[in-house]
Amino acid sequence: MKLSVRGEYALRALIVLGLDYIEGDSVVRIHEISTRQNIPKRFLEQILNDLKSAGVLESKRGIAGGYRLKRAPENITLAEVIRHIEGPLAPVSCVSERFYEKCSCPNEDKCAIRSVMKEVRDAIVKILEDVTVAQMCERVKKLQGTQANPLDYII
Amino acid sequence: MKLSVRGEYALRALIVLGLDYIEGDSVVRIHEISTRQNIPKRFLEQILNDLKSAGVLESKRGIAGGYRLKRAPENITLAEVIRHIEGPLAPVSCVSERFYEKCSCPNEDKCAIRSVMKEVRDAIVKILEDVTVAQMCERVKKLQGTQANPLDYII
DNA sequence: AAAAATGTCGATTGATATAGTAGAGATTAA
DNA sequence: TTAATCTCTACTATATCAATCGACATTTTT
Repeated sequence: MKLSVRGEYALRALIVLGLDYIEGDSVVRIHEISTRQNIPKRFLEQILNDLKSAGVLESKRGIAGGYRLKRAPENITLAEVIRHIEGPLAPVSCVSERFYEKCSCPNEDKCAIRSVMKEVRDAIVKILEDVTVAQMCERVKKLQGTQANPLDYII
Repeated sequence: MKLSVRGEYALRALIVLGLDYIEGDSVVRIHEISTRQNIPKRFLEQILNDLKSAGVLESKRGIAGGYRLKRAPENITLAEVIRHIEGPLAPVSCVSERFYEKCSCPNEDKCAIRSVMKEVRDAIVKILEDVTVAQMCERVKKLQGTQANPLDYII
C-alpha cells in the first residue's frame, strides 16, 4: 500500500481535529495543526482543502477561521481518507474494487498473483475500514495518558 | 504496499520458473519467459539478474542458457522476493522491521497512526511470508486445470 | 471603511523513482 | 567460428511526490 507522506499528514491532521472535535463551532487553524504536527504549512493547506472537498472537513474563513470535522469522528474511517488522498488500497489495481484497472498478465481470471493480492487487499481493507478517526483519538489518549503530552508540540 | 510493475514481473517470472522446476539442469530462456508472460525482454533481463543476486535464481550462459530456480520453490516466499525487489512491505517505514526509518511525527512511541500501520504491516507480512512460489504454482494449476492454457501464451 | 488574519486556488519547482531502452561484452554449445 | 544466450553499465523519458509561491477571497475587529 505504501502510504505517502501526504496521506500520513492527512491522518495526523485528522487526529488533531478529532481530539478537538466538540459539537459547536470550534475550529482549528492550519497554522496550529502545522505546528503541533510538524507539517509544512503550505503543504498542509492543500491536504486539508482536499479533505474538505472529500466531505470530511469543513472550514471557516476569515480572522477566526480554521478547520473542523464535518462529520462525527466515529463515521470517518481511515480507508475512506486514504482512498481519497492516495487512491487504491490494493497492492495491484487489478484487484481493486473501486479503482480497478486491467493488468498486463496473460489471463487475469486465472492469475495466481491476483489471487494472493486479493487476500492482501482484503486484509488491508478489513483493518482500515474498521478503524475510525475516533478510534485513532482513543489510541492517542491511551498511549499518551489523558493529558496532553508536551512532546506533541514543537517548541 | 503498492507492488510496482517490476515486482509483479518478478512474481510472474517466478511462476514460469516454478512450473518448470525439476531436479536436473533444465533452464528457461529469458525470451521464453518474456513471451509467455508478456514482459518487455530487456526489462526482464534486469529483474532476473536481480533475483539471481538475491540467491533466488541461478543461470546458465551460452547458447543453451537460461534461468532456473536456485532453491526449491517451497523455500521461496513472496515476502522475500518482494522485499528484495521493492523494499519494505510496511506501509510506512517507521513500522518496518527490516527497513526501519524514523518518521517526522512528534512522538513515534506514542503515535496512533503507527499502531494502526503496524497492524496493517503484520497482516500483509503474515500472508506474504506464508505464500511460496510452490503455492503460487499450485494455484495456477488449480485455476487453469492441469494442462497448459493456450491463453498463457501470446500468439 | 480599513486592517489583519485567515482560508482558497492554481501554477511552478526540484528531486526522486519508475519503466523501459541501448550497446558492448562474456560465455557456451554446436 | 558462429550464433544464441546471459551480463553489465549507462541512459532516457515520464510520472509522481513533496513542497513552495503568489495572488485572491472572506471574515472579524477596530
